[in-house]
Amino acid sequence: MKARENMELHPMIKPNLSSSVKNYLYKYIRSLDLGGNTKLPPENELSLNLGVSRVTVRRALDELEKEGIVLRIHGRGTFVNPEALNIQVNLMPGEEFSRLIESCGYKASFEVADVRKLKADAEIARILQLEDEEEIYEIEKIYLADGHPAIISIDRFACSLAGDDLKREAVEGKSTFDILRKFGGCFIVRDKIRIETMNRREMEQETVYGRKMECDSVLVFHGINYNQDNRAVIYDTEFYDTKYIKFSLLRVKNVYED
Amino acid sequence: MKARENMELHPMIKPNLSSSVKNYLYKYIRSLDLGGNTKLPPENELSLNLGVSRVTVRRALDELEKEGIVLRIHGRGTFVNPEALNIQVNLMPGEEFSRLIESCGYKASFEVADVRKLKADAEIARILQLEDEEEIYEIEKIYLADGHPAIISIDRFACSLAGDDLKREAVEGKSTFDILRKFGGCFIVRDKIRIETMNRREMEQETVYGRKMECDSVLVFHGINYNQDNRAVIYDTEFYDTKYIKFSLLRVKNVYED
DNA sequence: GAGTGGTCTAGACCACACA
DNA sequence: GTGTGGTCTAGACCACTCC
Repeated sequence: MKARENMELHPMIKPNLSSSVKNYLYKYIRSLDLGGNTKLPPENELSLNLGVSRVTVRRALDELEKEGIVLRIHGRGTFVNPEALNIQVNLMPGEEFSRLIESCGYKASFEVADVRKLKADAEIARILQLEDEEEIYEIEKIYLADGHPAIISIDRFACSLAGDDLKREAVEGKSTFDILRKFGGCFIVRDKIRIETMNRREMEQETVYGRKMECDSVLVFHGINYNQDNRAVIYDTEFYDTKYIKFSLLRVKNVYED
Repeated sequence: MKARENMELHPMIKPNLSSSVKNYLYKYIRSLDLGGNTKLPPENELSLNLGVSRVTVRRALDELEKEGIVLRIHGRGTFVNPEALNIQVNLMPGEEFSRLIESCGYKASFEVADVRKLKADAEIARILQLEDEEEIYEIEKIYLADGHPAIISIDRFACSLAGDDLKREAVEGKSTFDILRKFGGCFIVRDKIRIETMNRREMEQETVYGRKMECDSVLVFHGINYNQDNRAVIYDTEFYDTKYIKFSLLRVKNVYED
């Protein structure tokens, strides 16, 4: 743990007022949670007390509602959602794998299984919009939950983004996001994933360390990651053992029938 | 196809202005799409032309952005996302299974595999907050894509919600949502799903018609469905063959670092 | 009728891109 | 500097719930 040594400058996203209100409310909710009284103050009161407009309070509450933290009932009020605490991992945000494992209640660690440099095949060249024969890095990592293999990830990106001399040591400490942010000056703002399942045999064909997994079927995400300029910069594949990684998702059905 | 016969009254959700604007923009985008010019008019212009405030235009664009239909770049403009057309099935909305299969490019059909009435076990009673020994319906359906088994669903809900005389015929035509809306007067506004995978053997233990599936590993959603009063009314399990059902998900990373 | 959330507006100012 | 999206405000009116 070499914290604070080599403190890096990296692009920050500056928060806005409604995020601050959201954070404030989130902490407020966590503070009162055991009391049993799950009703929040009315929007007008929050607006007055916090010194922001009601619209801003509402935007914060909109977010909390979408995340399932609160429920709003027209004419009655805004309530803390008792279910929200049972959520283990929300699928949406695209979180770091280590944090994800910890959210599931395990101690996280990882190994870099493999760092290879190779020519992009046709499919990857198409997805990442590379020149023919352009070289890419392929980084395979395995993430452990209390020592059990829980996630295998394979990240693929153009060598031109991170320099030609990427060393295994540089990969050990950081996530691929960090590497691209530091060396390539670009950072990921959105991704698009495709979901499928594989059985053990299929997984072992696609990974180096697949045979370490304990499970017989895995959840697979194929992800294309876009940077701030809407360019596809990483193509990754993630294998999850759902015995350890329990994704949850709160979905609000909005059925406006035109 | 007995359309229009027995037209039913069911609760409607009335649209708001921003949904209308959203629909309008959605159609507008689809109309121009092949032109190659992917820039939308500026927000002020839309606001003037449509006769609504800029805030309302922005709310519509917010939604379209979250769905991945458009991209907005500060200082430059709003653009149609060329990727959006490749999306096959968005995971979020919780769509009807038949429509979901059609979105993947197949002809959809389904069979009711089984309608059984039984006493809730401890886990289901807890989830649905039922009395001890209360009876539930369990409806198993299998959905076919071009004749191939693609989804198996098992819906479980209290008999008290739909009357004690639910017949197999009543189930044939309608979704469980429709049944509860018609008989129970309640309808589903949100759900919470947990995601896991199973191999063939595990699936066959949990389903009647599992052995019809062609795949060796399945994607499984366990869902708790809540009605407008925040009561859990359906507990369902859904098995997907990801060879046929290709879920996609666009995720926007919002990393406000407090 | 009082309280509360849901929607919409008009206007202001800021931040970023591009010439 | 001009054009564009990003944020915030104050105020209005409506719809629903509960007394």
